[in-house]
Amino acid sequence: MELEELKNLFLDWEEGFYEEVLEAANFHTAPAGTTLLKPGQNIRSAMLVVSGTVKLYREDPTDGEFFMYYLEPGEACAVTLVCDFHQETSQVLAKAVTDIAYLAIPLSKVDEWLRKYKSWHYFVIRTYRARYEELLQTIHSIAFKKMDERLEQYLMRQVGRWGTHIKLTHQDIAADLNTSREVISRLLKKMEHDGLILLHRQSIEWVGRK
Amino acid sequence: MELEELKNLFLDWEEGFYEEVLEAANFHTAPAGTTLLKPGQNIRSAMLVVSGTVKLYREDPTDGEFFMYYLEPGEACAVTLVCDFHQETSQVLAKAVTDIAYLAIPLSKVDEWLRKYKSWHYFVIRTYRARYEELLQTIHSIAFKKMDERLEQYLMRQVGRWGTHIKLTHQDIAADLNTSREVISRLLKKMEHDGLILLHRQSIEWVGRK
DNA sequence: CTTCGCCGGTGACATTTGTTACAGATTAGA
DNA sequence: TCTAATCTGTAACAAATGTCACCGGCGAAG
Repeated sequence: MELEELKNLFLDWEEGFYEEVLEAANFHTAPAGTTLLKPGQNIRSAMLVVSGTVKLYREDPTDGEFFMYYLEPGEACAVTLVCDFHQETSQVLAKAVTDIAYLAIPLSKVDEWLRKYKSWHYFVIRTYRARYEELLQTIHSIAFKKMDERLEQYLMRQVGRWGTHIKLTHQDIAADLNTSREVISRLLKKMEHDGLILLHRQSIEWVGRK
Repeated sequence: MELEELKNLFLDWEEGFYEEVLEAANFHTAPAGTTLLKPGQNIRSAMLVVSGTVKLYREDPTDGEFFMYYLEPGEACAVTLVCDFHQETSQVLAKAVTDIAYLAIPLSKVDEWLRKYKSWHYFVIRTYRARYEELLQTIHSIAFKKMDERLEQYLMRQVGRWGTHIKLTHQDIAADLNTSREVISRLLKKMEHDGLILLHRQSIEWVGRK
């Protein structure tokens, strides 16, 4: 991985720190669909996303999985950043949505840098803060909103991320929102009637208010 | 506040750090029921609970409040710990359940100590980690579980915290779980039939499996 | 081309949860 | 003591969501 690339991705780190990161980190790539982190797995390194998109789920052995949020280039997985303290494992599932590239940082370095580099410290805290807020947001939706509103939010999130052409099957969406395909089909149909979207095979087109 | 008291509450901090904390922090007390943190409020100091219990809610202007978790003595509010970075406000409501005492740490100190004291640093990270996990747990319940299971979990949490005599009205519980009183009454009645609890006025007694 | 599997649409129905209405019991306070 | 407020129980009903059954369309693999 190139030094310049890293600098563009992670802004305002100290001089010299970038080099040290490249030195210590392992650069990895993985094809779309790869499972990057399994529930119960021991975490040995922190993950910084370089390119592509990663999807984070909460997993339940009996009830399937629940979509939490995406990780984009320049972001880090909060879960992997702090599992070192007590060698904890986490009930989280991470999957590559697209082909991805990432840096794996040994946990010893994560720790070392915390005290050595102020910018790294802030990066870690900011990561936690951001994920925390996203979880709060998620709780908010599930606790207060009905499925139709949640679906609309979900679609708008997709639009903001990938554009107005959403390439997802009803099945995919149902899995993310932890409901059944029929429910999603029903609600999508209603949204189509309301002129918010157009339904195509394997994809949905957003045409309503942006 | 006494030095010894502080040392018992927050273990393994550096020598001298305790004194500095006492120096910088403002000691406050508040009676049960006090609102400690309102949504949208600007946060000027971090809160360390010294005695009593604080309850954290997610608030929605239209749909009421949703119970997230408790803060106990020796714990800190993650929300207040990092609001400094961008002077953010948070959609969180904190209320004193019992009479409480707490230390308010100016945000400038929170920041300064992060680099100065390793133990403080870990304390902050651990706090975030813990709250993050609790939110995950909460999401899990709401997303996967039905109300009866959630209620049972909720009651068991209360039992673990306050003992088998739960002094809450159905109304209180309904508010925490963001549902209606009638639903809770119904489900509690069923749990009574199943021999899990005994219903009294203003309180519930846990008698089932611990 | 044909078959098979996934995708989407839809109706019927069960279950869960929310809402409304009301009644009796208990308690606090005037 | 009397009154008003709060707490609990319950029935009846409405709305949201989950489940089952089945259909036709499409595309990939043979």
